[in-house]
This record gives sequence, structure tokens and C-alpha cells, in this order.
Amino acid sequence: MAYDHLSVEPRWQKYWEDNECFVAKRREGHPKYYVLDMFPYPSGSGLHVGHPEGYTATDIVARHKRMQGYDVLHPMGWDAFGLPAEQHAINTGTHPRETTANNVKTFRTQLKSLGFSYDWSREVDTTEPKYVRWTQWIFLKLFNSGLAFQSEIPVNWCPVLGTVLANEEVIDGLSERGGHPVVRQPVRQWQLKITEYADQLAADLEPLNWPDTKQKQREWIGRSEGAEVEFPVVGGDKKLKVYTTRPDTLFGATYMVIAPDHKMTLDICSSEQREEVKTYAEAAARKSDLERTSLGKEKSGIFTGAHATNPLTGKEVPIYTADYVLGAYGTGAIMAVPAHDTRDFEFAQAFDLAIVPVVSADGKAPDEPLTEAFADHGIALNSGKFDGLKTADFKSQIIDYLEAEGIGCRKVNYKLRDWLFSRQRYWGEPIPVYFPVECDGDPRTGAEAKIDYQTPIAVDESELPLLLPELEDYHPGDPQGPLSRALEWRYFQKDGKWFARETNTMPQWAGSCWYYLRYLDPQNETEIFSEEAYDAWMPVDLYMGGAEHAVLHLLYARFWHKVLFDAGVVKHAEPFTQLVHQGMILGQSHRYYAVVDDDGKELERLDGDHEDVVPDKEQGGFVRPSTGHKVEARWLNDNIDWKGGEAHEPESGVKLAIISEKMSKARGNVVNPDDVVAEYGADSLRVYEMFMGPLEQVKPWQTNGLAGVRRFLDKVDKVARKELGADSDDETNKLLHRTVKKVGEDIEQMRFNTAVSTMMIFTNHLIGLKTPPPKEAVEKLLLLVSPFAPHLAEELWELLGHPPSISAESWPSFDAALCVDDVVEIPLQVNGKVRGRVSLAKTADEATAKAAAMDIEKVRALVEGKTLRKIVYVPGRILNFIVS
RNA sequence: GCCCAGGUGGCGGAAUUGGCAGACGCGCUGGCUUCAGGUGCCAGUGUUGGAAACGACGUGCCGGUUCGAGUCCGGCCCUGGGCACCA
Repeated sequence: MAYDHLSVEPRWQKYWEDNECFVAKRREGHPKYYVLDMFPYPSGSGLHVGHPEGYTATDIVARHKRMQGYDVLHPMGWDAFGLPAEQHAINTGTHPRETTANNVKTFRTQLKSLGFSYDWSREVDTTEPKYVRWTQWIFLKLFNSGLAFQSEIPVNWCPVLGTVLANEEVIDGLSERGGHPVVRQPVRQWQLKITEYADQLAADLEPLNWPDTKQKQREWIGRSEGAEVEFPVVGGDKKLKVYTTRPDTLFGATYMVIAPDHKMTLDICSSEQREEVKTYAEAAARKSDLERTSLGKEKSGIFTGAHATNPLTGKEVPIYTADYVLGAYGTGAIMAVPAHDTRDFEFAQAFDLAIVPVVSADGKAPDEPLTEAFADHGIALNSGKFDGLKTADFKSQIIDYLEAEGIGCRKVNYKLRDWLFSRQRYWGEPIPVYFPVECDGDPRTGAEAKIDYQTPIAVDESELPLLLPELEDYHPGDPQGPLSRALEWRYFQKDGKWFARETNTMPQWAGSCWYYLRYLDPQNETEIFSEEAYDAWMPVDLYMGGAEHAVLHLLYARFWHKVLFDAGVVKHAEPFTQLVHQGMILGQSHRYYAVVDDDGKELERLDGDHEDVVPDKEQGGFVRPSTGHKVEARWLNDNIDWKGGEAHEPESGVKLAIISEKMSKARGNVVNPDDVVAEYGADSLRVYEMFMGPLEQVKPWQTNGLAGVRRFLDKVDKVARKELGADSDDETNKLLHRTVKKVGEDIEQMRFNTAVSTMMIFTNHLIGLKTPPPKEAVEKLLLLVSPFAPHLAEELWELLGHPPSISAESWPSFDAALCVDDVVEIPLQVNGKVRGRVSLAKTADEATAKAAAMDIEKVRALVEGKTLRKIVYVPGRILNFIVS
């Protein structure tokens, strides 16, 4: 390797820091650009190579924008509350604050070693009191506007984690973090009324420059339009209200279903059915999502004994209760139209209920009984005076009719639920609320205290931040959380009365909901940020981060932003103008198979992609079908025997299969950026990560590729150290201007991979010149390279006699006239097949082109003597002779 | 099941949006340099037939539009991601 990255890189990192090169400042007459990375959770295992991918991309954009004259805000911080540090505290007794501080230190050092142009003076840490203060301040805004409320609802309780999880944190009945089982259990909770903003959250997505994430959020919000209709319950004056998006199928409603947890379920059921219904409802309440989804493929349910009257047909229909109807959505009850709803169809078949078609493609009754639900739109039948209407017309007419008759109304519904905001853990922001206490004596010394949770009182703004108490024991498990044990902290007296603090804490999402705002003015002690700072930088122009945050973080943050907007704290309805998700980087590992006998003794080794090995679906692992032997997958990452371009296991010589999958310690395929920086340098890592492929795509890490990138940087170094010339030949000059053009365009469109290859091509050209490379060309190359490989660019820029820093130079311009060719080589086709090439002026007319083509012997041979049917000539593109 | 994204050499990936498929990089082969090479340089490298000139085939599969399709249209298969009783 030609240059010593170990001395070059730290030198320039120190220079940037000492000279405050990247401190964000606004200047008169310069446009602003706010480029934001999703800040990391500082985990104990440090940075992995996935982090620098997005960070390098944004750093290139930031450096490029600065060179274009923008004032750039490019900050970094720490999302430092979270379970791992608390788990560590439970295991070792180390305070999470200490663990967190250590991890932050590691992360900061690692990020600095990669040469990112962050304004480190704006670093934020969500766990610091001066940050927590404003998180709590926002909570008070939510609380005071009625958007934060308590409820006692069945929640996702995870016994292993000892906490409640949001719906979004539960995947297939297991916790998103850790994969522990989750059960339903009623616990007192704080919730945030995100549903109040459902409409705005969906509608305001429209103008944003976001990828598919917009659609994901829309689906998550799940807006639907329909009608609410009341069905009178037979015998009594009760009415059962249902929500439907297909009011046009009212005539086909042959039964009803009420959710087991609906508050009317036990009221309406007949006395004979009461016991059975009660048993069913209790069982349904205990069912976790896992049981409901994986075991609940077969529809279950039970007849309540009650009937209701279809308000249109006047016919009586039975009312069932079944857990396929959710209590929390719509009205918690449905009219079932088995002919036109898949779920109702399945239920009707299982319980032998009537299936009456009221829609068909042509408006005629089907000849045969339906074998599946017809859920499409069509033309109405069996619907009285509405027969013959198209579904869409029927819908609007029937709703008008329902409203006129007073039996129903137009209604919009959302899948989105209110956000479960409390966690029964220690390492989070305390919720700044307290409650009155009835108590004889001092509750801090064990006197029994009766806490009135009905009357929450907000902590006064002047008392913020409300900080966490010190604890001996961080174990969770109590539904009130570990803070309930900090009696001295929990109970306090005011005006002679006792009060108890809220012992739940906020979820990790809280701090990340607004950190982009604190970067604006991180040291402000009197305001969350100054108006001046806000006006200087907001909104965020580019937000980069993983697609795994497409819904949760990005929806929560938008919700808080809208609350702050309505409170007059921020001035834009949306915080993030453009959003980009970098693709995951996969690790590579090498697999072979070991055939084992029943005792686990190894019998034989097989190639890692051996055809006679298939996954064992029943027992897990693998099996060899031809012999029935059990097979184990074995993984190898060191001591690989490479021969003929293939990987082999050194002992047996079997071929290793190369497997790309998410990096994990278990698989041993984690690449540590520190190692890469030490061996190849930060510039190589940065350029490699950009060169791997399109930014947003999932890409496998291949360490070999690093060497190629490093060779490129060495060539840049080599060419800059050559004797340079004053004059440029035309070809070099043309290529220079085209390179400048393409690299600039590629950065703007975030096509960094092709930007790198363009610079490689130009560098290869300069290296290959027989004459001294032109100084101008080399200098412009360095300017182009500088956002990608800033350390090397600085070093060589100085070498060429310029004062530092290259990051303060202007982005080079290009001459558009030099980027187009007057004369181009165009392919000559005969019957669509390329048979030759000829250089032609772009403006050449067809006759000239034809004459030139006929000079090419091969073309002439194929054309002469045949009937020329047609000539297709696109100047500057192609000439095609059609002959027969 | 539904909704997105994507299938191009041995590998990562290019392809000005309908006009020379495989840029750039890795790997591999041969050569030069070297006491030596896990270095550097030069040449070659889609498959196939051929000694060669040259020819045929080739962008997941089937069909279509077009002078011309990786690119457009219809159908299907596969991979990755998201959602999943939301009435």
C-alpha cells in the first residue's frame, strides 16, 4: 500500500477538530442544508459495518453541499436509554449510566476514526438530565392537551422482560427484542392519543420525498371509509352497532358477530348460553396473539342465544361471539355477510349459516352455491329497490338512506391504535406525573399508602427534569416497575399531604421522537430551542436511516412533531422532507455439512451446497434423504483453504458454500470496522461501502473488495505524486469534464457506486498517460474524491501546495460543451444484428450515414443483392438496414 | 392470502430509459518484475463451436409489441421485505 493511512487519517481528524472545520454556522446569503442520520443506540458491542454505510452517504452529501456553498448542519448523538444497559445492570449491578457512558465513549471514538464531518459541539445524549428535561417538557404538553391518558387495559405483558410492550414491539406473539413470549394481562398504563392525528399523519405523507415507507405508514394507519349501522336486538331496547366498509351488502347480512371482549356480549346473551359465552370470552381474553394467529386458523365462536333485526330486511339474524372479531376495532361488532367476506364465509361454513349472495359481476344470481366469498365490487342483486346498482353507487345511496332513516351514518375508521407509552423499567425517562395518596403515617417507611391513580397531577415545569433515583436493584417484574421500590423518591409531602410519583417510565422511542430538534440548539437552558435556531435550520432536508424504523420511530416522531406544531413550538407540519433508507449489509460465512449418526458422532463431511441435504422440517437442522442420516451445518470463517477460486474446508477438502445473511455473533460473520480502519484505513472503508452497490439495496460484505478500493486510492496517491504538467490533451480534458459532471450528478441522486467507478475510470486514465498528468485534472480529481476519501484528499491537496482544508474549497465546475461528442461511433445493423461500426457526425443525414455504412465491407456484403425494405436511422444512435 | 422491491458472467454490480449487454471492482488464467511473494505492472476472461478468421446462443420462464427489448405489454415462477382475522 502506497500511503500510510495510520498516520494520514488521525492527522487530518485532529486538524478538522482543532480548526472547527465542521461547526455549523449560518452565513448571510448562503442556503442551508440539514442532513440527519438516525442516531445509534450505543450498544456494548460497538459499531458494526452497517452503521458507516448510511453515515458515509450522508457525510458525502454534507461535504458536497458545503463545497457548493451551503451552510450544513450535520449532527450526531446517542439514543442511550434502552434495555441492554439495564439488563447489564441487573446482571452486574453496574449503573446503566456508567455502562452507557462507556459505550458512548467507544462509539464516539469509532465514529471519529471514520472521519465524518459531524458538528460534534452539538452532540446530544437522550439520557442526560438537560435532555430528559425537554423530553418531559414535551410529555407535559401532551398531558396538558389531553393526549396522554391512563387506562387499565389488557396489554402485552412480557414476563421475561418484566414489562409491557407496544403492539408494534410484539412480533408473532414474541417480543421484538429478545424473542420472549408475551401474554395479555390488564395493567394500568399511560397511552398517547396518536389516533387523534391519524388523519393528518396519513394525509400529510403526500408531499414528502420518501420511499415506499409512505405506503407502509398508510397501511399501518389503515384508514377506511364506511358506515355505522344499528341493529336492534330482539326482545328489549338494546341496539348493536356495527361498522362496515360494505354497507351495500347489508341485504346479505345473515348473522352478526360480537367480539368476546365487547361490553355488551354478556348483556345480550340468553340465560341458557350465558355460561358457555362467559367461558369462551375468558379464554379469548387470555389468548396471546401467538395463540390467536398460529392456533386460530380454524374459526371458533359460540352462539349467544340472541338475535337482532336486520334494519333493512326486517329479518331476524342470530348473534354469535367469536374472536375473529376484534373488540378494539370499529364498534367491536360486525354484520356478517358470508357471501362477500372471506372470514365470514369460513365462519358460516363452520357453523352452517345461511350464505346469501347480494353482489355478482353481472348482477345475476350465481347458478351454483358459492365455493368462496365474492369480495369484489360488482352489481347488486337480492337487494330490493337497490338491485342493479354498481357497488360504488349503492354504497353512497345506501348511506344517505341509512342517515335519512336514522339507522346509520357515514364513518371513517383506522387500524392505528393509541400508543402504549409506559414501561415498567428503570432506564428510561420518568413520567413527570404524581398522584394524591391516602396514608396514615409515612409511606416512605412502610405505612400503607392508597394511591389515587384517577387524579394524575403534572409536575410543575420549573421542577423539570425529574431525574431517576439511585437503585440497589434494577430487577423488573412488578407491574409498577422497579421505581416503585424507591420509596424515598416515590413519596413526597406537599402542603402537608402525601403524594406518589408515577413509577412507570417512558419507552425508548421518547427520546428519539424529537432529537432532531435539540440539535438545533443543544445548549439552550431556557428553551427547548430558540426560534432563531429553528428558523436557521428546519426542516430536515435529508434523513437517512434503516428501513426497520419505517413505521415505528418515523410515525411516532411525526406525531410528536404535529403535537408541537399545534402547540406553536414548531413551524412546519412535517419534520423530514426527504427520507432515504440505506440497505442492510450482510455478513458472509462458509458452510459445510457433517453427516452424523444418532449419537452425534461425525460420519462424513459434505459440500456446503450438497444436493442430497435438505432442511428437516420436523426436527429442525438438516437431513440426508438418501440415507436418512441427520446432518449438521458447520460454519467456518478462518483457516479457509482457497483454491481455484473456491473455498474448501482444510481437513476434508469439501467445498464450502458461501452464505450471506444478517451479521450476528452466533454465526461469526460480524465485521468490525475498527479492524478495517486499522488494515485498510477509514477512506477505504468509506469508499468500499459506497462502491458495493446501490445505497438502498441489501448487499453482502466481501472483504476482498476492500483491496480493490484501496488500490484505487493508492492510484490517486500515485498520480498526485507524479510530476504534473501544465497542459492537457483534448481527450483528458473531455474525460475530466465528463467525470466532474457525472460524479456531481451521481452524488445528488445518491448513486455513490457509479460515482466511485467514474472516478476509477478517470484515475486509470491519468495513470496510463504517457505524458505528465495535467495539474488541473489531478486537482479536480482530488476535489471529487474529497467527500468520499477526505483524509487522502486533504493530504494530497496540501502536497500540491494548497493550504488546508480541501473541504473548504468549491466543488469543481464543468464545461457542458465538452461533455457531448460531435462525432460518435454508431453501430450498424442488418436486420437488427450488429455487423459493424462507423464514426459519424451526430448531425449526419441519412444519405451520408448510408454511404459510410456501405463502405464497411461486411455490411455491404449482407445488404448488396438483397431487397432493401427499410432503413432505420436514428442520428447519433443507430443505423439499421432491413433487407430480405 | 394481500402490498411493495428485485431476478443480468464464477461474485458485487453497470447499461445515457427502447438503440453496441456485461462499465467499474473482485476472482480466475497467462506473462513480466522479483532471491522470494498473499506486492506491483501487462494481457486475457459471458456460454458454446472452431486452430483461426468467424459463427451461433445469451439479462428467471412462456408469449406479445417493435426495424430493434435487460428496458414496454400480458401471464407464470423464484428471492427479499412489509402486512396479516382491521369487517
